[in-house]
Amino acid sequence: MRICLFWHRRDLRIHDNAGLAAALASGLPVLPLFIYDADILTQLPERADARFTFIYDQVERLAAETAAAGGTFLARYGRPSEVLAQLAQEFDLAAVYTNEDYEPYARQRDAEVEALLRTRGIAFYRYKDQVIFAKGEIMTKSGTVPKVFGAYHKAYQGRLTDEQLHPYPSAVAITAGNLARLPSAPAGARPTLLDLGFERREQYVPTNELPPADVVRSYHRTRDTPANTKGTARISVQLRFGTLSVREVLSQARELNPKLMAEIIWRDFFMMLLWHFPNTASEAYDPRMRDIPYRNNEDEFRAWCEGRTGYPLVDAGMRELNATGYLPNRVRMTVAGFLVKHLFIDWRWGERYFADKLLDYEQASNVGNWQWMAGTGAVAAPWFRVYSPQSQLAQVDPQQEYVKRWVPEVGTPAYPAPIVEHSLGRERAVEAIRAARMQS
DNA sequence: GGAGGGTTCCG
DNA sequence: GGAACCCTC
Repeated sequence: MRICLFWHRRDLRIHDNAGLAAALASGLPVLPLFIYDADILTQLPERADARFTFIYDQVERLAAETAAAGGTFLARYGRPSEVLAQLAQEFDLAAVYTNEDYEPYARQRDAEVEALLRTRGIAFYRYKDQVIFAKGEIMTKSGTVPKVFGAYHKAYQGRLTDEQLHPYPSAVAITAGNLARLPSAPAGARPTLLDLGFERREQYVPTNELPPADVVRSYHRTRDTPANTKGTARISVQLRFGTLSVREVLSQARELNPKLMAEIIWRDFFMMLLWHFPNTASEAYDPRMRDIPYRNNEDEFRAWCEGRTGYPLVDAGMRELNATGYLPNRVRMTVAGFLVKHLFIDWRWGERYFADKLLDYEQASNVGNWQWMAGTGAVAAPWFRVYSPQSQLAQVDPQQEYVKRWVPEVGTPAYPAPIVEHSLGRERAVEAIRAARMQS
């Protein structure tokens, strides 16, 4: 039987899924697929990995929904191009459908897959799904890549239509009529978490529903009060893995809160920048900032990682991150600014640490925001601007409710003295960056 | 080519 | 107000 594959990657949902809707409308029976990517999984340091547990659970949920509709969901382990080569032997494949991904690794992976499928005469169709505007769709009036958010944001709003936010045809629901059904074993068998070499670890389990309206309305207030754990939107993990679609999230934000809407537009903006400048995943966008003589002191880096800097808001944030895989907006800025300015450590060290720890880690947004904070990016805070961890604390946690939750020994002799004095750290970084910029 | 402006600031 | 530069039009 001639069939097509739909390959889920960071779109772990059935509803409002551009590529899946196209596959279902193709007229061929659709076999949905997830590949546990060996290239990625072998790099994970821990067997008990909360992010992987989340992904695994979502894949199993998709499999259950597919089975309930009368079809089979395929899950395989391996290098994607090798898994697809194998599937091309097992099945009579007309096409592989998927949604486009803009990260450097994903682009290379997909180019490899495309080349492989071409040699076998199998079509490879990629759809825009994880953003509203991709790649070169929004440019400046002179045709250059936008590097100022305000201008991008304005053009984006001007281009946004209701149609773009409509879900992909829910009329093409999955049914036994458009799905492929396999005998349950061996082809249809899925690896378990243990088969894949992992143990369960649940840190934070998000719902797959949009947040309540009142929560969205107060987004811009709750994001500045890290002590609040209830009543925050918490949609970052869902956007990262596509258990919610960006269209439904943006539709809701457009109606209820322009500040949240702007954050979703930042996400498109950073994915657009990473697509145009893939090198910025691993080096400063600004060439003058590539040879900054960072201090890169490993003991201080470890103190930052473990929340032992002597700055309560920094330490509370890092301890929350280590314990839960989450960090509130405002505290992300504080810990990041402290690493790149006060400790004067290469932003890539911090970016790497966030990649290991954040459940909602998303490369484009993280690289973009770290470079913004370090003053190295296409879009960057003024390089001489240094956030003060004390005044941030006074602004966002004046009663020290958040700080005491994560750093109970704060204010006692057990709590360490500041690892670096604020004005010393500030001047040290500003002077070093100034010197480096003057030379080039 | 000049003017205006720039995610969330600090002291 | 400072310190200060590049993007955009």
